[in-house]
Amino acid sequence: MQHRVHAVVRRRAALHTLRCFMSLKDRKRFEPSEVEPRIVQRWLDSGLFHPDPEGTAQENFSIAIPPPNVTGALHMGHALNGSIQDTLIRYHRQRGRRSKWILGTDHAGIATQTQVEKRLKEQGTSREEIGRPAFIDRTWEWREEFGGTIIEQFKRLGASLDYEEERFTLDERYVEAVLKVFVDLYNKGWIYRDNYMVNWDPGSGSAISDLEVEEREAHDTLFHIAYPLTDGSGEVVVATVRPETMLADVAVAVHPDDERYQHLIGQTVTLPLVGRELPIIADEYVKTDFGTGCLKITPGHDPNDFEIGRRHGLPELSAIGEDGRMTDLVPRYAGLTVAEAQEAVVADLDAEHRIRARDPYTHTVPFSHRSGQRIEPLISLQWFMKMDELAAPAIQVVRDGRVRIHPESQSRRYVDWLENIRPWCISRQLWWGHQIPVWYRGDETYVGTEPPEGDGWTRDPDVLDTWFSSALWPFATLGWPADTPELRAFYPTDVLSTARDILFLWVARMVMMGLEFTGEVPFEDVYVHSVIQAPDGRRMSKSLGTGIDPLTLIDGGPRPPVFTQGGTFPSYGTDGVRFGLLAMASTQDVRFSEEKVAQGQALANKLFNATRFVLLNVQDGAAPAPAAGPEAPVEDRWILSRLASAKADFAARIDTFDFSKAALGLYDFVYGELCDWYLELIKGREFDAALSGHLLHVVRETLVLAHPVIPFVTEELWENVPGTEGLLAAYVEGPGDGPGRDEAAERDVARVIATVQAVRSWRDAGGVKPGAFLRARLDGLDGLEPLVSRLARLTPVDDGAAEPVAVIPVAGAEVFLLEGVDPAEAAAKIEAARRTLLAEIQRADAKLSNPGFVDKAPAPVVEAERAKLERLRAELEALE
RNA sequence: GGGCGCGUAGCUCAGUGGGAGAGCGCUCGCUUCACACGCGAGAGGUCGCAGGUUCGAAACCCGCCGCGCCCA
Repeated sequence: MQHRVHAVVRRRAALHTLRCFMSLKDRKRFEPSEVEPRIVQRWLDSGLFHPDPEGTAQENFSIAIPPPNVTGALHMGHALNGSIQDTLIRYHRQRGRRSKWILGTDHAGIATQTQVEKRLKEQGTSREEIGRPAFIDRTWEWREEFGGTIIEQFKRLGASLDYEEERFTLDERYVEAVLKVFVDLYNKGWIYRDNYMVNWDPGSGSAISDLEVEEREAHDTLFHIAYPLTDGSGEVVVATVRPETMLADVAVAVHPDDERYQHLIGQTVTLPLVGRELPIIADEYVKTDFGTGCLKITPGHDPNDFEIGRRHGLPELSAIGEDGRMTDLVPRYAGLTVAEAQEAVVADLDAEHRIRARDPYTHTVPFSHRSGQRIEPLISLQWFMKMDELAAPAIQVVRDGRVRIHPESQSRRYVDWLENIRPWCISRQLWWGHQIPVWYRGDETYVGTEPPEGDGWTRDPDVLDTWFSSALWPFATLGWPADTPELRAFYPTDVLSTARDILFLWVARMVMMGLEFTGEVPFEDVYVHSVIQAPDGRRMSKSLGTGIDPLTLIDGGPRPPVFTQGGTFPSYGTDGVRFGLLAMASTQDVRFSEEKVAQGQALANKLFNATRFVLLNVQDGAAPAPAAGPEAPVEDRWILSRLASAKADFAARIDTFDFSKAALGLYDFVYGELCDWYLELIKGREFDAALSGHLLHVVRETLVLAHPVIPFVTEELWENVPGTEGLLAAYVEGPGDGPGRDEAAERDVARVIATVQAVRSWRDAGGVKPGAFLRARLDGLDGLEPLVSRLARLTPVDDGAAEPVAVIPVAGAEVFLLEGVDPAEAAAKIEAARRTLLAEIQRADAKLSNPGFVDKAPAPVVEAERAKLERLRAELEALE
């Protein structure tokens, strides 16, 4: 396999080189749009992204992508998480680990069904009209039409996903896994059917789980309603924002310690409009300072009342049905919508003079995360999953570090949530999804992965919560429950990268299911990445119009309205966007920064040109070979040392999921060391065989280093660097490649840099033309004079008698400028420098004469301070 | 109501006990033989406010002000 792949790659590469190499010298800029499509194609053709299922999960590296909604489109979150995961995958592939990034999409029950229903409505029909089988067909068609979009977009991102094995949560084998899990948990008694309070979403006509509910602020009227005591001795006043639910009231509750009402406990009131007699009960839940301190109890339509009702054994009545209309509990209101009923109830109460007050009231109420409609809490017959037994081991694996959550702070949220977990409502009144494998016939119930024998059975019409199937993602995608080679090679996976908002919804559930069904944690590291907000600090969202399309950043196009400056994005290219997003990655939310994307684009272009410079100058036939040994030029040893340092830093940052520093560190190396200094330092040298080989080596290593972050430009350049073979994406680093740090070279070149910067500053202050060479005497540079004089544009002279116009003391050396600076100007600058030095000396002196500091500060700190003082004094002396 | 986090240069963010940093923006200079998406030199900050701990605080502790998120 490996052989075949390489052969194919080599053939293509050869063809490609012919086409492109000639033109590289004329390409002053890296043009992503021209380069990216063919590079993606080469990667895909190579088969590199589809590793054979060999070896063990310990040796291999794998990540399961959080499955995007099948009909979704790439948004900023996908692009960020895609960049993160691809960087990890490419990095570990370079380390020689067989790496698989598992690809697939989610059927996304409610979201997809809603879209298809919307289309049906446009066509003048509905799902009810065409029936369930036809609706399912239409939804599959919809998936055929739009399902490929996001996959293609991931390709554009350079994501090295295994496109050859694309999974879907409704694939036949995946469905088998889902049904098996349901049946197994049912047989364990952990899945059960019950009448229970659920979050009813009128928008989707289905129950939804607690996690799919969001609280929003609402402005309502708080009605104070008088309920007369049955014995006629008075009344109690209850406060409610939902007077229509009073029709299902079963009690009035007061706090047991509330002295105002203690005498009433045990008495009854008569429910207005209905005439039912309601007991007055005592419950600690009631807040004495809210409203009148009397609470109407409606177990059928309020979660808290439901709990109170169960505590007190109260009946559960339903005034509102699943259709969002009033039931015939009170026939007068039957069939009205909730809003109509509220109006009617209030009018009727008014007629009876029962309303004592109306106050404006602002509070938070539940809304459906999916449909955006206000949740109607009601009691419904649903399937639930018991979570306690599943949660305990999932807490344990995080506590004992078998699953590590990054950043650490998120572990606590995870544990807290699992410790307080409640039963999970898993049935949904939808058609698109995994239909619950339960059949009924009369009083009989059958649960199984295959339909029951015999006639007269009807299947439960509900489907499972989408997250039920997602919870199996890391192993069901690899063929579980069958014992497949894929499962053996890639499960458990290594990293799960995701945003904070689905830590409970998805991550915790995968851990629970993974432990229960495979006996192993589904991944070892969970990276919880930042959420990128719009530039104005608001959430990025389509409905707010604050979204930014990653592809518009890549290709260029009009800036969305959140950018107040308007105009258009330039084409930043995929490398720029990937770099920018990684640079924005953090442990907390960040605002989108176009500057970071631009920085990435600049880096790609810089690397392109640096490589071009090298290729334009090296000897023909040169092959990469580092200049080794102490006799090699100091700058050559220096760049190898800096390269080793950059590699070590990059590795450490990837290993600790610090993507921002990994990316920015790369930038600093390429700009701040390779280009600003090293390439400038060698410009005066002859490009002989040794230097050519060395340069090719440095370029090659830099491309390897940068590849996981900016894969396109590095792949493009790799192909043009002599001595490279095959794809950079397939390149595996040998163990301990290259030399390590060289302290002496680092020290020497640091002196060169400091000296050059000091001289440049003087030149600039003196108004010297940048191109002009100034005569100067250099002292104490220990053989580094040629490097300094070239970069600082000095002509060294040996004339000890010449009177300098300025003396620049720096880094233990002195530069005597013999011309170029006006003596008055020089005097002023020297005076300024003197003052700065004196101030610093004073500071250090004060510190060292403070007994507290000398006695209590650690010895190395005191020592460093002494050395500093000495250095400063020497510089001052040189100045005078 | 409970919890978590944030406030550092004009903007976006690093910096978690020992001389305030980066990118962008800004100023000045430069067609220096890879790159003007470039190069060089600069300006710019009582590190939200007020106490405390310490020889020493942007960092640690307490309080306040402002902002965000999660849970109930």
